[in-house]
Amino acid sequence: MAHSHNDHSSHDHVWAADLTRNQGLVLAALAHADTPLSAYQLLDTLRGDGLRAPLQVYRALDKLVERGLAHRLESLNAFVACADEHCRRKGLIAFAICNACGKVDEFADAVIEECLGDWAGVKGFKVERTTMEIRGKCAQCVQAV
Amino acid sequence: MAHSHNDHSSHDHVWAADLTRNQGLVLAALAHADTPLSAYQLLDTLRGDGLRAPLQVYRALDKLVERGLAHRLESLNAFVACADEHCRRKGLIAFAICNACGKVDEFADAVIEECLGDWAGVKGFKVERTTMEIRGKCAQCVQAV
DNA sequence: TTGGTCATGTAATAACATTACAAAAAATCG
DNA sequence: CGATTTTTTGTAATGTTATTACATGACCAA
Repeated sequence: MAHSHNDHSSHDHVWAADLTRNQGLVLAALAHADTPLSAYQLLDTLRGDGLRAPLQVYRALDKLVERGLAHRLESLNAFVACADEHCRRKGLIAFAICNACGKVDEFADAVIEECLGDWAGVKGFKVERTTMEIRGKCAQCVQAV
Repeated sequence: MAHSHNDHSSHDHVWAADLTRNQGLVLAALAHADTPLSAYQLLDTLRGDGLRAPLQVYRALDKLVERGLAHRLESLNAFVACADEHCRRKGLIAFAICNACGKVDEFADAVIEECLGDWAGVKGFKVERTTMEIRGKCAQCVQAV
């Protein structure tokens, strides 16, 4: 079934190639949204496309996150499409999440990553992945008061 | 280990004073554990002390976290007692969580905090709270292979 | 074509968290 | 003290997030 995500992202050709149907549907839904979506919100969104069970969504999300095409926001139990154009971001990624409008700003900071590396080196801790989420108000919402 | 969660003996008088019964029970259970506990694990632990419903635990946890006596680990949906002796840690707190043994090391890093402040300043983002969790293997578990 | 691997479908259940309502305990204040 | 207000507690029901178990289909390679 042709799902129509062609209109909202220049990413399409990047992933259209080797994503499975369900993965494509989920990533398209995430890319289309302007705030993070929970697995169940994704499921509701995609019922019209034939998805019926949570597991179908979770499985797709697992793969997408594994490949760095989507990210999980632990403090929200929700997911976003990767904001990086090439979906090849390496290293630590941080998220600034606006509590008012829900929008998320994804960024990387080499200095923070270095601090973390230093700490891990000293402690002998082997880092596998890092979650960094800032909650607060974005500039727009701060002003909107 | 910089801060040990097991050594709660010296904490007892600190909080005994103005915690409610349920708050005291929950904090004691957390301080006693050497890994994070979920709300339902706490509930099971404390059934013998009269707790019967999840809400009793969640309410206590809310207050404890609010006061900085406990922390929520978002990536685990679990809680730990604050490792700081004076339970008055200010600013950004990071957690290194061992995926093998489950132990958590709590630390603060001024440089990271500064980076974050800089980023927020530039972006006009008003930070309310920050979650930083490193998942990996602690020195002990790395060696134990 | 057989066997392996990967994606899928479906149902059931587990794990985590909140809402709504009522009653008891404690603090405040006339 | 007694009346009022706030805080804490208890209980039930429900909502939300995530996984386990098992069966099927699709694909590719030996």
